[in-house]
Amino acid sequence: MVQSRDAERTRSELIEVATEVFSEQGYSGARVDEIAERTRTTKRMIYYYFGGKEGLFLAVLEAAYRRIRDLEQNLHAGDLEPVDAIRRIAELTFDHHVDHPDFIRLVSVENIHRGRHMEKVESLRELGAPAATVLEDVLARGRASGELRADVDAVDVHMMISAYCVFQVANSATFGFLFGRDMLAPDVRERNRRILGDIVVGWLTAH
Amino acid sequence: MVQSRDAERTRSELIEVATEVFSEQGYSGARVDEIAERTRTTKRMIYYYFGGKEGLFLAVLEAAYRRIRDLEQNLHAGDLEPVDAIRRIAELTFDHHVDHPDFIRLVSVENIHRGRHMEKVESLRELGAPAATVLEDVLARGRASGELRADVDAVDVHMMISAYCVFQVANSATFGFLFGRDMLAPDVRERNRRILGDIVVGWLTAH
DNA sequence: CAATGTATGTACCGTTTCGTACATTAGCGA
DNA sequence: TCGCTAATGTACGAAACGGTACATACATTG
Repeated sequence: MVQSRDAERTRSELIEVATEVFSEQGYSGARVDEIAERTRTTKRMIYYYFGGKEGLFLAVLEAAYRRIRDLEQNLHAGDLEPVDAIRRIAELTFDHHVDHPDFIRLVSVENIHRGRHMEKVESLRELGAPAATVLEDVLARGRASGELRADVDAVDVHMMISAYCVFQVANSATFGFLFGRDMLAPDVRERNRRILGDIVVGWLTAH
Repeated sequence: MVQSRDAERTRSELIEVATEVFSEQGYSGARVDEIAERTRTTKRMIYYYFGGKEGLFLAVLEAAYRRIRDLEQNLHAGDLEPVDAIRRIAELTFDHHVDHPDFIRLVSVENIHRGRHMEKVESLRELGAPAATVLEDVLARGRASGELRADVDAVDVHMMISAYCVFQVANSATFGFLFGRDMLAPDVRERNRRILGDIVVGWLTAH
């Protein structure tokens, strides 16, 4: 293979392809040879840059979470009324999840392994904070005005939203099989998006 | 090993242990040798009874879903008022999920593989029906009395409840790591159980 | 333009892992 | 009790798989 050298491109291409393969096959199911074959480089580079299969997976996890965090920080719902802000956060989170199925599936894989890998990645600590603080602000304003209930915190709300959104992607195969509803179909997706907004608003405004 | 022969016990012990191992390690991560070692029989029996690793996984899936369905049919919330019935269904589903983490993790594993295995198990078709019909009944009564909103169906409600419950178990590792909240701790669990009820009731009664 | 370290390619090794051939034993019916 | 079949155990093979030794080419710098 006659091609100019580009360390950064080799690295990022490996991570990109590995993200796909790990999210398609799981950690153990992913094959180092397959990942290498799908890139324009060779297996050797995986060991050169990442030390091995696990190191590559760690790098994949880190890259995925970093992308997520960057997007989360662009939520800025500070200029909306609390109720509208809540709905908007829910809907953006929803879009975000269904637009990044690889990431969600990666999280599933990591959970199968009980988070054993992510514990090793220092940069992933305290990554949850941003998402929580945005919600905390909105909840505080809503409580002050009496529009939102006071007996739940930001983590409660975030968990609920995450649960609904993650489910759309992570469990579409089994749920679709059992209930004959394809959650990836555009119309269903649009409907579920609105439903999520209704759920969160209905929940938080009921008191 | 000098022990009396018992085909049924061998079979069921293999399925029991395989359920654990597959849910702990995923499909590819599970080792047939490890499964065999954890039982009182040998690897040979996996091939004798199930034909191979995949056949064993299929049997595990089938057994797990059958157990679930049996439990679901004992919901009988027919004698409660619609709003109370909804809350009760949500709470029982919640208990059910957190009490059977192996099953939930197995479902995650199967979703990683896009439901490829469960499609091969004939007996898993039309297994979603029971859960849906119970909800349909309650929703119909609630709509008639005007207590419950009319723009959602049983599958919508079931999806929401499932999403929240599955998340408790399937994503506890990553969520706990990122937000420092251990969803398996008894007090958190009890709190989330109540919150789920609030969410569903708040949602369905808001209109 | 030489020299040096980074980056890459090739071929191979040792182990793991699924699967199987073959032997053997327990129990049931005749 | 004898034989036959279902059930079980043992040992091993072939391929897959993660990883590495070694050779080499590129590019940057002095």
